[in-house]
Amino acid sequence: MRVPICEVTPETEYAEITGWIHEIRDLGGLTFFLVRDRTGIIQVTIVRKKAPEGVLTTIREISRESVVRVAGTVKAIDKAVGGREITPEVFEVINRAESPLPLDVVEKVPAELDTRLDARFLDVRRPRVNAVFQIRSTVLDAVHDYFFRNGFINITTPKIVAAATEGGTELFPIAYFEKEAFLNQSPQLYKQMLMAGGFEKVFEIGPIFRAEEHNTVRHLNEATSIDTEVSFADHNDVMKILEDVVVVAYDRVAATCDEHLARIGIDLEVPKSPFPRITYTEALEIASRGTGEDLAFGDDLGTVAEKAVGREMGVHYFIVDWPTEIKPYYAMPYDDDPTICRAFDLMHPRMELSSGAQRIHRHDQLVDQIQAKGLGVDGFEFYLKPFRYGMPPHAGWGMGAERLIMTMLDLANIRDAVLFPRDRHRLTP
RNA sequence: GCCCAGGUAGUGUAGUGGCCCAUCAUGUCGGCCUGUCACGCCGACGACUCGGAUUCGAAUUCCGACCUGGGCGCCA
Repeated sequence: MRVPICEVTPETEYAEITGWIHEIRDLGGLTFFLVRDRTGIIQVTIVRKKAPEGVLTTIREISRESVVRVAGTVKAIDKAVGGREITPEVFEVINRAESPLPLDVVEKVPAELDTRLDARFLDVRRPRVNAVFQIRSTVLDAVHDYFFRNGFINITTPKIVAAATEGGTELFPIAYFEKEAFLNQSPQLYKQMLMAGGFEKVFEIGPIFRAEEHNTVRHLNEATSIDTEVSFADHNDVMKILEDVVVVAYDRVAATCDEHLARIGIDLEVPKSPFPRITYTEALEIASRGTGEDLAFGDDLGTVAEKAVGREMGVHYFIVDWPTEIKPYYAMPYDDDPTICRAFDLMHPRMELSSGAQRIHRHDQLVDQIQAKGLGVDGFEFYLKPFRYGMPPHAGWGMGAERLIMTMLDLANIRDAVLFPRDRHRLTP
């Protein structure tokens, strides 16, 4: 019976393990193999003079990263990793790995991101890389858990859509039988339709597609969005949910991922809620001071400005009260000052993580806003219809899961936070 | 989309006109080695993205192509 390597302790008498050959150290009469599985690494020691003939035959043909099965007695040895080692009675090569390897799993020699992504299956064998995806899994689990505990319905909405409804970013066109279709950039409109559907609290964690030709360390053409929408809520209500979600994710990782964090070398600090809130106008002032640029109301906060504000804030923070003209048509303007709206961005000092808003729920006002943005109402009928038959007030947001993980783990490149990134140039693997 | 930088053994690098039939590390293969843990030591193997041009001479300069990284815009 195979046991996970982490369950083999110095007290274990006999164990059978399977895994990959991590390292080989051949001292002549004595050979050490490090065998790695999902759970850890163990040393397998062979004394040439004492080992069974079958074992000696096997080890001659072994290569790094081959898949092996080892069974034998376990001894407590201070000098070995984890304080124990196996002396094999059985040593079987289940599947031999070719050599040379496309990259060094032991990380003696670094590999460039491009090389790593080309051989991602090998790259994720590296304990450090593996830890990132263990943590990613934990983050998404914690987020799911939060939503379920708070009465949200888990929805999935179409990724193939008929028209470019949201404006703004470019969409990927695809062939859909005899029709033209697109990959959806956001579940936004569908979340809103489900507010008209009476679901009240929904969330979706799924892919979004953006056909922008950007080439940066913080953009992907296929990303994972954590999305939510809540009826009878305003922007303040959903900002509270958003900061709770971020804190819950950090909390869970801090509580359950010690080992993975240690492998990455991160001393995780859980952000404290409530996060500070500054208005767009205040952000402009801080940015102007920090960069020397003269920013005016209505200007977008560029990367340089965003970083300057991030440096000043030093923690997660919200930017609220955005100019209506630079936010999407569905953001609700304030009644007393329609030049600003109930939209917000959640910022990490390094970059934007999320944006959201209270939405316009009145049909005629929405049509006005769509037209004010210079968009045609034509393709919007399927979206506008629900607003005529009892649409409740509602608010929501979408957060980039990769950005959350990237900033949490201080990863240099967002591609490190996805298994198989899709960017301007990469379509395989 | 605009701008900048870069492509050298399987991997990561040095080399900016002759000192380079190319450096170092890791790897692979062979040899020695009974407690390694980046094992050590000896030996070998393995590379200048492609095409054109300049030059007595090009990894090195120029042009084009292809590929890659990054910045900006925009965004999550």
